[in-house]
Amino acid sequence: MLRFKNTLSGDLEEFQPIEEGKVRMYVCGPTVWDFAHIGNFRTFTFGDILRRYLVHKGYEVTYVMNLTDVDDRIINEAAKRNIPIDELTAPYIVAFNEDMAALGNLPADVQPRATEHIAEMIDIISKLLASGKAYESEGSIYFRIASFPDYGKLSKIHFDGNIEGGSQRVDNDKYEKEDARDFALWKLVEDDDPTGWDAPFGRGRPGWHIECSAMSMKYLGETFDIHAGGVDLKFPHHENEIAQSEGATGKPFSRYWLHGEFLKVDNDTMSKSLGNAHTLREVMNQGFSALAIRYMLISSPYRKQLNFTFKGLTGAETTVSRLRQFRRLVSEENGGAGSDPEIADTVATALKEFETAMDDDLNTAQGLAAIHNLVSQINAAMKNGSLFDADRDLVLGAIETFNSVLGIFGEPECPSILDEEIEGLIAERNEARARRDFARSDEIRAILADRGIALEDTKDGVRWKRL
RNA sequence: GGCGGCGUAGCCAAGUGGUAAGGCAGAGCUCUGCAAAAGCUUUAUUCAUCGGUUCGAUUCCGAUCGCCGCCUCCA
Repeated sequence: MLRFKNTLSGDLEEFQPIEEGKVRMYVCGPTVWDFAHIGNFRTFTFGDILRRYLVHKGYEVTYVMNLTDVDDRIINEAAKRNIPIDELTAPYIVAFNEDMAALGNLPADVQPRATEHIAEMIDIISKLLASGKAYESEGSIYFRIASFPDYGKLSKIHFDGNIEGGSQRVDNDKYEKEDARDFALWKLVEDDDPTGWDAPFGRGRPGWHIECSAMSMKYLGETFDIHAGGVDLKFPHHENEIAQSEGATGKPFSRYWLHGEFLKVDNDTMSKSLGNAHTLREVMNQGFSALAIRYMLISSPYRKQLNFTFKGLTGAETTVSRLRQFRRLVSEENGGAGSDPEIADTVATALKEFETAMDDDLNTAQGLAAIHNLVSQINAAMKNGSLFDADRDLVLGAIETFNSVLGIFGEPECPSILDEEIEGLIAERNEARARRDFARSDEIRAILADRGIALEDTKDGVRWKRL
């Protein structure tokens, strides 16, 4: 029984899709301007794992992740360079998708872009205007929060009519609003401004929040199952999405809201000014594998802040390679016919523990512990003798299950065939060892190491692996 | 100022009203020509501090200290 901590209710709730067997989910994607940093990817990776787990549970999932490309910075920069927005954002979209693929995140079913959904945004704004839930002021259009009594239900921010009571709350808006809480749906630009879009209510640019309402409802329906994103989006972005969407349709927007926590770096704030907001690319350029980064990002549940350290990442690298080695060792087992009920039991227990952990609001930390326990027990079993074929297949099946959800074993290694020269060197080394010529033996091992082939002498002969 | 979260071994990190998962690093051992790999064993009488509730708290309550986030563009 899958349960989520639903931000909306604040409770751990059993997941019930609107439509039997189907899940429609939306994850707030990146602003395609500059490279996303590693903290961004934690949210996206958990979005991917949520989707994979739902598929594992047998749901048919529609997964939408938007690309924000109408941000003011983007529009202004494109105008400054006098190039179309698409030309400015294209390299970043490519980079983002490359990063996601490198991390093992499966592509979204739909990856809509804000610039391609201006008409849908205009449509929602028109509805809100027609029903009096939005109003025009000095040419711009604002959402009338007074028309939406539930405002604040997601972020639990309660406005008591004194929004400016806080020391930091400053109304920077240069336009006239009826209420400080009201937010822009459409921002007026001059009639001849090339950076705007024409709308029945005047030429302008969409407000920040309207794009997600337009795109999510277009692809998933007016009410859908899951809406996820980083915690920073909870307020005001998601709060405003709810207000404008439910205001326009009169129907509930998303059933479940999941918010991914941020990263800390060395227990400090991650920020550009501190220089520790590493992009995925930077970290990978330091020689860390995407798989290890993925492992590290999910080593703590999504709802908890994770302290990112390079020391920890180095450890993740070791862990991930041990997992890969484990899969390889198991797949090479050849125990023949028969079965050991204890192995079957061990595997069943691990699968059950994994499922229980993931059912508990995607507790990946505990899910990983279940995997490690299986690894230890099967390693011990292999040490004491080989696995029967049937048992080996059970273990491989479990690995496949874990990997289909978490993706931390990576792609299976190709059963690559060594070229003859390498085979020859290994044979020569075996001969050298047989006559106890260890100088030559070590020399050959060094030669192969240079070529990225590591040799391991085992009781059953020489085993090699690529470094 | 308002709201929320966190503080668990050298590091990362789960978790629970009944006596601390898992990973990394470290140590010893097995194996080995040496390595590597793998395995076994080992590493928190203790969960920020101080009070309270309780038969019993790391787990609940209160206070204190420290850290992080949101309230403003931001995943």
